[in-house]
Formats: sequence, C-alpha cells, structure tokens
Amino acid sequence: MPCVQGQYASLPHDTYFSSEFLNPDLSAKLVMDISGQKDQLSTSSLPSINTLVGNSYVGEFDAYSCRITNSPPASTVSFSHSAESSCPQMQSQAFKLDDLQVYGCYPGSFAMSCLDETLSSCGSDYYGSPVYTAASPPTSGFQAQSAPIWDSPFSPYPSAPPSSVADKTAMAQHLSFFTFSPAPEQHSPLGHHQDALPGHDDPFFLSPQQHMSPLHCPPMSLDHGCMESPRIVEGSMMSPKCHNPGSSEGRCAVCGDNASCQHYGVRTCEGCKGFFKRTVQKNAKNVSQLEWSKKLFAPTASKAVEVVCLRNPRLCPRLHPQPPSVNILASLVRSHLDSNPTIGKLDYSKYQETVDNLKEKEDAADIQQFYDLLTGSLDVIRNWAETIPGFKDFCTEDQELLLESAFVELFILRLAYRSNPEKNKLIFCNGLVLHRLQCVSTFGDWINSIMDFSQSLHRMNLDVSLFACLAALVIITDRHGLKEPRKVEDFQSHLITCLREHVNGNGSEPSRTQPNYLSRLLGKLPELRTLCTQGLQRIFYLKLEDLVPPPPIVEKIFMDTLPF
DNA sequence: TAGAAAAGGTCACCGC
DNA sequence: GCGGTGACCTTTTCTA
Repeated sequence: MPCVQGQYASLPHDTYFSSEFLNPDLSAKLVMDISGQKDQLSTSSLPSINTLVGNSYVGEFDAYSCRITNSPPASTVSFSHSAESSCPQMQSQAFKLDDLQVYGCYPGSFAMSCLDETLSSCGSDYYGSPVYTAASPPTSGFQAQSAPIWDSPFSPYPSAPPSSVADKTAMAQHLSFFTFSPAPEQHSPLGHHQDALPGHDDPFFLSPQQHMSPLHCPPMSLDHGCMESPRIVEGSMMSPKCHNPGSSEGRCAVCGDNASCQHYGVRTCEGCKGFFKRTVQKNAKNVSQLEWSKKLFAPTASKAVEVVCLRNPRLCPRLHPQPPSVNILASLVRSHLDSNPTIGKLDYSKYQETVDNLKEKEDAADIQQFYDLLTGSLDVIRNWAETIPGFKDFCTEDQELLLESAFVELFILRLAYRSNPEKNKLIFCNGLVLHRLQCVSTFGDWINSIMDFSQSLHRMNLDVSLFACLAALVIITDRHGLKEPRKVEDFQSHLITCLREHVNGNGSEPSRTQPNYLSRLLGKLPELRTLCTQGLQRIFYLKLEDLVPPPPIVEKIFMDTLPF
C-alpha cells in the first residue's frame, strides 16, 4: 500500500499560508472558545477530511462554507505527497489547520414556537410574506468558539471510551443508539483567509475544528433506521459501537458510528477513517508535491462532499434508509459546492487591497464588469437551481419565475457567504476576487450593506448544509404568478423540515444552543429582501447614468422584480 | 514522564 | 481471486 506519510510539522503556519487562509467550515459553527481550542491536527499528514468532504474554506471551506477564524493557536500539519508517497524522502508542506475552516453550524436549540412562526412566514417573498415582514432578529454576537463541523452532528464531549468492550456493551445496552452530546467546543464563524497565497484563499477549506457535515442525521431519523434494520438493532443493542447518551464517546460525523477521537481533523469512526485514508492514498499516487498540495487545498470542496455522499449511502447500512432530509441536504450541498469556484479558480488578477484614487464616479468599464458579474452569476445560479432536487419538476414557467424572482437575493446571499468581510474581500462566483474598495464605484453603498450582511451571516456559524438549505429556501418560495404555488409550498415546507431536522440533529453544537437559532437563521431572508431592494436601486441608478446599457436579462429581471 | 490523541499498518472478513 | 471495509494494533506527537 502506498504510504502517504504525514510529517508532524512544526513550521510556522504562515510558512505556507498567511493568517488569512480560508478555512472550511466554514469555520463557522463552533461555539467553544477558540483560544482554548486544542489543535488536534497538528500531527496530520493527510488533509483534513473536511478538505475532502466539506472543504469549508469550507469556513467555511464550504462551500463557501468558508469561515474566518479568530486566530486560534496555530497548528501546523505537513503533508507528504505521494508520488512521493512511495518514496522515503517525502517532502512536507505545512499549513495552519486552524485557519482552514468552514462555516460551521451552531448547534443548539431553538424555540419551536418561533420556528413555527417562522415557518409559516416563508411563503412569499416580495409580496408581503410574513417572513419578510418580520423584523430580522439581531445578529448573534461573534462566537469566539467553534466546534468541529464534523463533530457537530454527533458531537460528543471528548472523553475516554469505555475501557473494555464489555464496558461498551454494557453501556450500549442501557443507552439509545443515537444520542447526541454537546460539542466540546464552539467555533468561530469566521475563519481567516490567508493572503500569503492568494490562490489558497479558498473558502472551501475546512479547518480541523470546523467541518461541514451535509449528512448529519437527526436522531429521529437514525432511530428510524435502527428499527428498519436488524443489523441496526444488533448494532445498537449488542455492539460496543452503540453509544449511550451519557457516554463520553463521540459519533462519527460521516456515518454516526462510534468515534473515539478525531481522524484527519474530523471525528470519525475507524471505518470512515480507513475510507478516507485509502481514498487519499489512492488519489495521491503519481502526484507531485505541488499537485499534492493542490489536491489538498483546491478541489477539495466537491471532493469532500463526494466522499461523504458516496460513503454514507454505500457503507453505512446501519443508517439506512437515509431519511429524505439527509438525501436532500446532501444534494443541496453538492449543488452548492458545484456552483462555487474552487480555490484553484480564484482569480486575483484584478485584486487590489488599496485603491489609490477612489473613484467618485463609476466608469464604463467598471459598470460593464458589474453587469458581467450579475449576468455571470445568473448563469451559475440557473445551473445551480436546476440541480436542486425537485426544481426541474416545476413547470418551465414557474422555474423561470422562481429563478428571476430570487436571483438578486441569491446573488447577495451567495456572495456574502463566500466572501471574507474581515478582509473586505469579495469572492464572486466566477472566482474573481475583489477588494471592497474596488466595488464601491459600481456597487455603491450596496457593497457595504452586503459586507455587513456577510459578517452577520458568518457570525451565525452556518455550516454548508444549513447554507445550502437556506439558499434553496430563497428560491423555493411562493411567488406571485406561480402556476403551481401549492407544489412550491410543499417543497418549501419540506426544505424547512430539513433545515429544522438539521438544526435539531446538530443540537450538540454549542453555537446552536442559542435561543431561536432557526428563527434567526430564517430571519436572514427578510434582510436579503432589503438588500435586494437596495441592489435594484443601484441598478436603477446605473440605468439613469446611462453609461452602459444593462444587459437584457438584467433589464428584464430589474423590471420583473420591482415590487411595484 | 505518563496518558491522551491521532496517524499509519495489518489483516480477517465480506461481496463481487 | 480481488478489492474494499473496518477493527485492532503500533507508533508518534502533544500536553499536563
């Protein structure tokens, strides 16, 4: 077996990446004190599972699950690549794992009353839906702590496992199969983008502590699975793999099996650890040092999801059948990741942190770029929408209406999620990276509002699953003029159920213990509406300037979207 | 320095 | 027979 040997590295994290390195999870979602966070990846020789599964800058390696972390103690991990993997003299590359984060999920409870209220409010967007008329809840304060995204679902307090199999078995016999213990830590929703290597400023990267887990299974679903499979019953009642709620052992973030500790930055069982290990080793063959590092940091986003998506259905019979919500979430996450640029596609060619002469007035080239970004995003969002499971089932007219009605909101939401407000860095869906100041001339104050929204969104510690679901809710909502509104409403209700189950399923995440988390999350929708209106005003202003005629599609959306 | 955490290695088992 | 899986083991590193 080729050996992908990891080297413990003690190199300064910024040897390879600066402090801004985007992390995967979505560095979001961990609620523990980051400063107190223990670096658990310091000895990794392989990329974090997050990088393969979630890639939450996926701090939000996520898919734009990218997050910005608070400079927790840096830990370095060195990777050896393998072409060289078979060679003894492997070179190592170190990076600060803590900087690789994805927006994580705040686990926690939320008032069901509020949820119900919110749920019922998600009806129409521009036309006075309750959800949009509701005041947006105040953004929660920045969470200085974070919890591994992957841990979140089954997040256990780290503790010593039963000393013996007998102990485990005895414990299992007294405990329900799927119980969740509180996450030991919270993660900051914001991860640091590292500037040292612009190309590595990838939102898809997940930090070791923050992982996205698109397939978190809610307890109820899992229990259901147990009932359906004799093996599950066996596993839950007789096998040491079963956990009791009070057990200090954790759950595998991929399949929910027992996980005594983290592997490659994610709490996983031995099976998933082995799967990840083999996958990495297999992919590492014949890869040069440079290629290896690219594999670690770039395409990780989709790869990571692929690992989870492929593994859960095929390899975790105890969890089958997967609840529909899990399947939906997995699909949404995949769609989301596929619709965002990988780190390798980030374009820093136009990026400037300082704008010498801040232009008072926009010029034609800037406006054209602005329109190009909008039209380009529309294409990406259209492709993304078509991959939403069930979207294509709507009639063509409704598909188009939903898309055009939600386009500006989705443009804002997605931009806010993948961007780094801490660094005033905007990452567009085509990979273009611009500094906020570079957008002021065309976006006007709208860009500042978007950045503010981005910051508040990151503070929510969304994991990629939550974000993917939230984005879907933006487009799958009742719109005036739908031919089959009932169909859309049904789908919307299903999405909300998925969202609720995911939040519940990650209840161990400290960040979600905050009251009304789901309500606050859904409260982002009316905020989006406001930002959308502001964007329309900006487009209207540019139209009046008449320096560059808006593209027909922008003109059409502008006219169709106006709430009057 | 002991214990914990996590990585890699090994191999029996299983399905194709 | 082959390849994948996962449990168990050893080794390495970190931390108190």
